[in-house]
Amino acid sequence: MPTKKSDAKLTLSRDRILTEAIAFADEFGTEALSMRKLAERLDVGAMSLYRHVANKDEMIEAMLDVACRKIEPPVVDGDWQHSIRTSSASAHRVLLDHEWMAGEWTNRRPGPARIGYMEAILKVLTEAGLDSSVVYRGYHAITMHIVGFTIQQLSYKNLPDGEDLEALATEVLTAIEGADLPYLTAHVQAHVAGDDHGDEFVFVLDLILDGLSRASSGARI
Amino acid sequence: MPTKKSDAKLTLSRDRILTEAIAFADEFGTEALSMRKLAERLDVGAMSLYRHVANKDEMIEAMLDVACRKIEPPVVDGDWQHSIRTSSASAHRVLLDHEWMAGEWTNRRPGPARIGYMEAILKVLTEAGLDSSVVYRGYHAITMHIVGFTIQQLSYKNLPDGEDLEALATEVLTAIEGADLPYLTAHVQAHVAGDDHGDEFVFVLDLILDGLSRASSGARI
DNA sequence: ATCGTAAGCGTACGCCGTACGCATGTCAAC
DNA sequence: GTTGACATGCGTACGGCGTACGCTTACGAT
Repeated sequence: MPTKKSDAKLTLSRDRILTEAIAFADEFGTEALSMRKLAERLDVGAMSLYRHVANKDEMIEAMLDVACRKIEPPVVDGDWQHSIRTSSASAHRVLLDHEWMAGEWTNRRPGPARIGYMEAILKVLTEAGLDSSVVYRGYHAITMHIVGFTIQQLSYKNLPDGEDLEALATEVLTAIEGADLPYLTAHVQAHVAGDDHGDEFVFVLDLILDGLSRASSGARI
Repeated sequence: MPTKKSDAKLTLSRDRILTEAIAFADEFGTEALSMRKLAERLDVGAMSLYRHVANKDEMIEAMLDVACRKIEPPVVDGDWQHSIRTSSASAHRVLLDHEWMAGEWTNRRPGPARIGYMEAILKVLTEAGLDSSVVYRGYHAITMHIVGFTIQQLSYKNLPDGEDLEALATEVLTAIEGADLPYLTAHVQAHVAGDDHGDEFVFVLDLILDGLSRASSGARI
C-alpha cells in the first residue's frame, strides 16, 4: 500500500465511473454490466463505486444522460424541417454508436440532457407556428420514430451476412407447421438486400414531418 | 405426501405456467418476476418449472407470444387503412392491458403469433397495391408507432392525478439550474389535461397511413 | 500534533438463475 | 403381478448479483 497514491490510476470520480461504464456497455451491453465487473475494470473495490453513484439504476440513468449530451438538439432557424432532420440524424447516429441506449431510452426517466433535448424539439415545433395539438403529437411521432427505427434496425444487424435467412428459417419452422410466410420472406430479403438504412430513416421521418405541416394548416381537429 | 394427487392443483403444464407468469407480470411487472416466486404461486418447487420451459428468457418470450395471440391481425378487405386502424387499435388495447409487453416487445425475438401478426400486416399493405418500398417502410412505421406510442403513454400514466407536475418539478430542479422549460411544461400540461389518448393514437396513425398512400402513388423513390 | 471528514474497501446477507441428480408416479410389456 | 422405462416434480448447491454496514486510511485545517 503506497503512501503516495499517484502511482497508478487517477482518483476515482463519477465521471470516470460513467465513462468506463459506457465503454463497457458499448462492448458487452447493459445486460452484462455488473457493479463488480465495472469496479474490476477501474481497479477498485465494488463498494467504492457507491461513493459516487446512488445505485445501479441511477448509474445507468446517468450513463444514458451522459450519452445524450452527444446528440445535437435542433435549433430554431428558418427551416424547421431541416433543423429537425439534422438533429434526428445526430440522435440516430448516437443511438447506433451506443447500441444499449435505445433499449434503455424507453425504460428510464429522462435526465437533464435528455430534458434539454425534449425542450429543444418542442421549441422548434412551436416556433415553427404549428398548431399546439400538432406540436404535442408531432413531438411523440418524431421521438418515437428515432428510437423505434433504431431498435428495429439494430435487431436486424446482428448477423454479418445473409444469415438473417437462417434466422427466418428457424422462425418459419417454429411457427405454425406448414405455414409459409411469403410476405415476411420478401420483407426480410428486402432488409438483407437494402443498402442504405440512413435513407430509410429519413424517408419515414419526412413522411412524419410532411404530415405534421399538412395537419397544422388543415382542418383536422 | 398423498398417494392420490388429485387433491389440490391440476398437474403442472406449460400453459398453466405461462398463464400464471402473465398474471404475475400484469400485476408486478417482468422486473419483479422470478422463477422462485412464480413457482410459489403455482405451489410447486422452483426447478419444476424447468421441465416445461427452457429458461427464464425463453419463458418470457413465450409469455409475449401468448399475449400476442390476443391481437387481432388486419384482414384483407376493401379498405386497407380501415383494416390497419382496427388491428392497430386491438394491438394498442392489448399492450395497455399487459403493461410489461411494450418493454419486452422491442427486446425479444418474435414468436409464432407475432410472426403471424407481422405477416398479416405485410400482406394487407402489399395487397393494397402499395409500392414494395412503401410496404417495406410502412410496416416499420406502423409497428413502431403502436409500440412506441404505448410506451410513451404508459410512462405518463403512473401517477393518478396531476402528480406529473411534481415529477416535472423534480426534473426541472435536476436539470441545469435556473433553466426554465416553458415548452416542456406546456407539453406536460397538455398531457395532464388530455382526455382521450385513443384519439392521439389514431391521429398519428392516420398521419402515417395518409403519408404511405401518398408516397406510393407519388414520385418519391 | 490533533482531529474531522471523505474516500476506498472487506465482509456478509439475501436474492437470483439454474445444473445436477434423486424420488416418485404412470404405464407398457411380459 | 412384476418389472423396467420414462416423464415429472423437487432438494440441494453453486456462482453471481446488488448493496447495507462499518472499518481503515489519507489528508487538509487547526
